Amino acid sequence: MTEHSKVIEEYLLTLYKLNRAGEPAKAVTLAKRLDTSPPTVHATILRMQRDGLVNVTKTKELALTKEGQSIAEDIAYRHNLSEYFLCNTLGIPWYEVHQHAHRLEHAMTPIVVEKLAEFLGKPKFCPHGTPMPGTELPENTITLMEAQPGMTVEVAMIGEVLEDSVDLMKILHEHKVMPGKQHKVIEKTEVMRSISLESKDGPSSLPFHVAEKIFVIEIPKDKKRSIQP
Amino acid sequence: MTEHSKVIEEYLLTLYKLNRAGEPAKAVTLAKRLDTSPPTVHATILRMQRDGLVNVTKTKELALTKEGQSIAEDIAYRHNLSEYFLCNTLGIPWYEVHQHAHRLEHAMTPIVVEKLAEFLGKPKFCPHGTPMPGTELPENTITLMEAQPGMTVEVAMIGEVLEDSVDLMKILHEHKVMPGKQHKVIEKTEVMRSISLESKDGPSSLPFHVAEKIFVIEIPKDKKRSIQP
DNA sequence: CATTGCTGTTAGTATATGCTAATTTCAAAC
DNA sequence: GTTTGAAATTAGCATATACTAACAGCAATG
Repeated sequence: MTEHSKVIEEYLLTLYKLNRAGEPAKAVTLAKRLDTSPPTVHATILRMQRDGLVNVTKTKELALTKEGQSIAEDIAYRHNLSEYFLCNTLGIPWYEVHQHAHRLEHAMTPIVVEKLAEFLGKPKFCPHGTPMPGTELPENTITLMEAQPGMTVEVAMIGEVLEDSVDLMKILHEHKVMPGKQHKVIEKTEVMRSISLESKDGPSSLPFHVAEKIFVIEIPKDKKRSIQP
Repeated sequence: MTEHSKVIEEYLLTLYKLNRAGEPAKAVTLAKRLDTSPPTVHATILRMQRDGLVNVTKTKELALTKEGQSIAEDIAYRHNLSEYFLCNTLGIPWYEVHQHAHRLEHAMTPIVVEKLAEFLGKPKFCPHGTPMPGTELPENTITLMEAQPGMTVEVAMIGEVLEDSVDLMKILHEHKVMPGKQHKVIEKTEVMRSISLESKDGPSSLPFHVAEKIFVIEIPKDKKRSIQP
């Protein structure tokens, strides 16, 4: 497992996240996510193929090799661990940690990762609720889009795509749409293309494209607010 | 103060350390310290001049500009802070932290630096005794080379040049030649080109070229072992 | 079936970082 | 003062990472 550049690590991580999110991993998607031009992505993918990190299928889908996958998981772990540290140890707000972790994730040696994990008590989720590689969300997790009006749900995870926009994250924070918090689904209006929520901290309204990226767990009526009062 | 690459940051930090150590900052020295070829160093220095980070004097000395100096101090601070964290929070041995900090120092955003410094209690020295920018060693600090036989000294700082060799650092650790520890200077033999020490943990012998890079403070007889028993 | 449009690819460049080999410069030593 | 050797520089090259402009391929759509 050779050393790879920051750029390559970014590509690997992005492919890994696309896989997780069940989105097709194509070159264009990478270009959009990484904000680079298609020719650059093309050239980089060629190098990654050469180095045995990805395979390109006949349908132009990008598939991580065993090694690519393994490295990507490692990076994801370093990222999530950094976020946990920044949030829980240093007290940086959960909606801001992503950008800082983005830098640190490429600079942690294996020993640092190991010692940091021990220090933090081997956390299983990052502050956005993303499970560390090897851990999964509960079986009954659904997206907020799938939640029906009347349901009370607990936020489990803020999709990683949303983390890129600090502004959006801050709004979610202000409305307490964050892991562990409970909200009641009021209505889904097709016209507004948004979902209204109500929590003890007040009402919120989330556009569909955001609700699609927020993962929640339904809370049975009798257990409402028992965990996160 | 624009963003600079890891490479440029390395050059700046090395120049900063050479200044501190009072060594002449020439291109060759950089080449040796950074283990790169002279032409590469040359090209890089041209870019640094272009970007207003260094000036080259008539005698080919490299002098940091205001901005270069300021960035270098910032990197040194991030480096030392990282080392302190790795050692005191994560428990990585003091003689190993340098290499890990070397990676982290380029990946810390200003907010992370600030929060980490707060968390650590704004330390003034790294685990090797190097003062953070803005702090100085005590006036009466001398090198171990300058210490006379019969003197009892307390180690204040292990020169940064020595940090590059983990093997050497480990030996220093085994002989308790580390910040805060006291040693009695037994003899300086010109033939062996080494200095013999004696501490409560046993005897040690350090070659002159190492002793030159170890900074100590003389402990008056009546105060011996009072601080670090 | 032809057109439209997205996706992928090629061509041509640019910059930062690295190298070796060869040459120049300059001060110190003979 | 000429020689010598270290230091600096130039020439020539390679790779990773970026870009724009242009073109090719192919599927969906009219």
